[in-house]
Amino acid sequence: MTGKHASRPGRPRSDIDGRALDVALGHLVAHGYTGLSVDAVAQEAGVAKTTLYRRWPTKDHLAVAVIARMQDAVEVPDTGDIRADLTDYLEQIALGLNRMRRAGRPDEAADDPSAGLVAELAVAAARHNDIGELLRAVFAQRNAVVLAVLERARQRGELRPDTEPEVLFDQLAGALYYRLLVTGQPIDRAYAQRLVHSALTGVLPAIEE
Amino acid sequence: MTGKHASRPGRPRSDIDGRALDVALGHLVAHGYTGLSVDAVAQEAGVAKTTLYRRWPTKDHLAVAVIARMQDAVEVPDTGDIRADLTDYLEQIALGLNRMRRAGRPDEAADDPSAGLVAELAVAAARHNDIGELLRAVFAQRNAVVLAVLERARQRGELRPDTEPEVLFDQLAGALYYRLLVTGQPIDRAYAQRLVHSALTGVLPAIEE
Amino acid sequence: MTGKHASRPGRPRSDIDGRALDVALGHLVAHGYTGLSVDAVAQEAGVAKTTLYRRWPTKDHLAVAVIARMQDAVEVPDTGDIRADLTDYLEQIALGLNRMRRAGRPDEAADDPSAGLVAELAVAAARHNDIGELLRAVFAQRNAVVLAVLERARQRGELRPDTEPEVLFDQLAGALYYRLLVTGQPIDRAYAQRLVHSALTGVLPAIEE
Amino acid sequence: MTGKHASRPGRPRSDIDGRALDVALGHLVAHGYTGLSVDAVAQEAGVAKTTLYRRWPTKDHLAVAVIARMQDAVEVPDTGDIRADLTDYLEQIALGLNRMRRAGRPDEAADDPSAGLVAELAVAAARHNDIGELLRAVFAQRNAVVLAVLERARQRGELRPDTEPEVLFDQLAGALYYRLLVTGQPIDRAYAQRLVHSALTGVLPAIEE
DNA sequence: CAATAAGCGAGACGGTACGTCACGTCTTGAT
DNA sequence: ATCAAGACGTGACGTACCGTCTCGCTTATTG
Repeated sequence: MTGKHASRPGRPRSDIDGRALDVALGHLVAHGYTGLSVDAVAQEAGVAKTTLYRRWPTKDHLAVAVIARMQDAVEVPDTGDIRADLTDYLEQIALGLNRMRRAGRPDEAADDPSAGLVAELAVAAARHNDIGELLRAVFAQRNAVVLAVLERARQRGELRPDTEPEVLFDQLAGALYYRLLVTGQPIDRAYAQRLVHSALTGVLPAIEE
Repeated sequence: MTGKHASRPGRPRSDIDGRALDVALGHLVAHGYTGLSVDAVAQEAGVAKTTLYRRWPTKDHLAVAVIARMQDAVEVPDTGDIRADLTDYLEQIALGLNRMRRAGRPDEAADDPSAGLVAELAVAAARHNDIGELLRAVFAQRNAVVLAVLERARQRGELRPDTEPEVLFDQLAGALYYRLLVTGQPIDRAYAQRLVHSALTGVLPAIEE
Repeated sequence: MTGKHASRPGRPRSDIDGRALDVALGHLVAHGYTGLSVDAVAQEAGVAKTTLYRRWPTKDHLAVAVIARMQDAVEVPDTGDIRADLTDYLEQIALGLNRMRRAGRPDEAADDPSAGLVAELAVAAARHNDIGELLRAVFAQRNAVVLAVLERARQRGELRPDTEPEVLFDQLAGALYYRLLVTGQPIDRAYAQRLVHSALTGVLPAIEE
Repeated sequence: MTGKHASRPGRPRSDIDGRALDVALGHLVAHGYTGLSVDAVAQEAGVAKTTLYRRWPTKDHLAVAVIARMQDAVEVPDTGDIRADLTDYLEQIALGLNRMRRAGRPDEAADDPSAGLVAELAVAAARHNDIGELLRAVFAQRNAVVLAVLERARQRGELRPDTEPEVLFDQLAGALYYRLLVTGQPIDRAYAQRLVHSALTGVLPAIEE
């Protein structure tokens, strides 16, 4: 019982994933989701299509894998200053989104404000239950950290006791996605600041009481 | 004032749009975006494929037309009670989104929380510039009314003078889309209320000043 | 009873044929038979498609009309020297065929030895009985003159009494078409001479008797 | 001498050609060239359209393949009696041509003297250079045998020394094609005999010298 | 001179087929 | 058991062109 897992019979899988995902990524950013063809990836990566399908049962799965790998760990700052922390965090997310926004757009449409890849991801999630579950799990995990930060801020009195961290975060993240997918307006640090300010402060007159 | 439009030469267009869009809508809700085939629509609507392509240069365009027609006029309440008005409005939007959420899901996935159609729309917008522009225009127009309502509320003192209506609205609408497309959580009246409350009131402790 | 035919009621046909045929001819020589589109001809000639179809019930009919008009009267020489006369006549035919051989070939295929138009004509004749009859009538009429010349030559002793003019002419004309359509070899005056020589003289040894 | 061909990698081609060509042949003779639809062939042969296009890049290519296969080996008799040999050979060719003459004609036009298929072949040759080359090669090869026979006849004195075999053969084969494609007259054994007689003997009076 | 009949331009429509693309499955032989 | 190679089925897409139709307008002949 030396090894971790009993070595199964037959030839072991070669280390192909890396090469394939690299090539796929290239196609994805160069020609967008539609322009990502499994045949092309196979040929360019010097890999048999069969092999690709053995690992990713679907083009969608492959694409998701590519993007998942692309998702570098976003650090959640927790300095005690909730306003600054949120702003920083949102800016990081915005950076990632903006990167995908530019993918697959022809040069002439370089300023195209839409965001194909993110939407394709949602589509893939809708097409395959497993992808949906996977993505939701990923997001849940990622968000859990932020929600914890918010919760701590609430407990130490930085946020009102009746604050619902989840709703608050929906407002913040949602605004980013809304701009990305629907209105197409820019999402940058300046916007993140305004957003955080509005969400934290609220918009009711101070003369409330 | 002889007439609004001089009758143009050539055979007038027959009233095909309605029938075609009806059929297309049926397919969309029954089998989802992928299951919408131009050939099938043509055949079922008793229309030549050529004719369809004469009006909608692409399957994407057809689908957008279907959904655009589906978008019944959402009324924007303006009673003077901004909290109630916003809640009502958001609920209406949520209703529309939920309707699309159920479209094209196989029965086994009836409870699938994802929302293919909306995402497909975003994808279509990313694929064809004209669709993107169209959609953004539609949304801009629809939102303009709400923004006006918010602006009035601000001017009559219901909202703080430094309120940015646009940001505020991003938070509200964005949250809905975020739940629909990303987290898959439900969007109903109860959520709309919590959302409006959080956004209006903010989350900072009242003892602030 | 003044005119040849009682003038019919309704607007008389305008003089469109010329323009239409001109345009069609242009397309035919420029892009070949397939490249001849009725829509294009209509538009370019500033004529309604309906009008075209009123005169030529089919694209085939139109094309035949074009080529028929192209067929300038070939004169049949009858000097008494049957060998020279035949050679001259064949050369004229060869000229016409060569002209059609070049039609619709892209430049790179300028030396393409095939002859689309002539074949298309035969195809059209096969598709529509009326075209077939028309073409055969035209050819019959044209050939009648040559056959008469041959017959006269036979009667005045220039050809053997048992000569069958029709068979003889088949050999001559047939050879040209065979080269044009099948082998693709050139047809020029030199060939016409060799051909006539062979057909007239025969190939059996003179020591025959 | 390990083997004629190293077994190439990949799934070997299934034996589809036969079935496809059979079906295509059926359509061709039943409904003519226009009535030959790739979709129909695919469906009837139980073959994917894609697969057909993988082998025959064009409907034209498919049709040519059908006819090429149909071209059963024509034997060239070489008994030493050039007159009889030629007659027999021409009759064989005539048989093949007559078979194609009947293809694709509606019953009412059963006696239609035209010959669509042959012409379509010529058209296909004009449309695609590769088909043209192929066909010319086929014909060249087939004719080479006859030309050799003629040459031998010349050398052994059955034909005059100055005989040009090629020109002679043009006259014979050409006459058949001419009748088939242009005049529409019958081509049978009787005609072959008259043809050969005329071509061999010539038509000049014997009193020539 | 009005009624009628046909010609015409413009363009929408139905229909049929073509050729293409990409996905995902399969069948080989070789490692 | 995996891999490379590549053929195959499937389904749809978008295109092209033909020939028919439906308008409104124009130009002739006829009563």
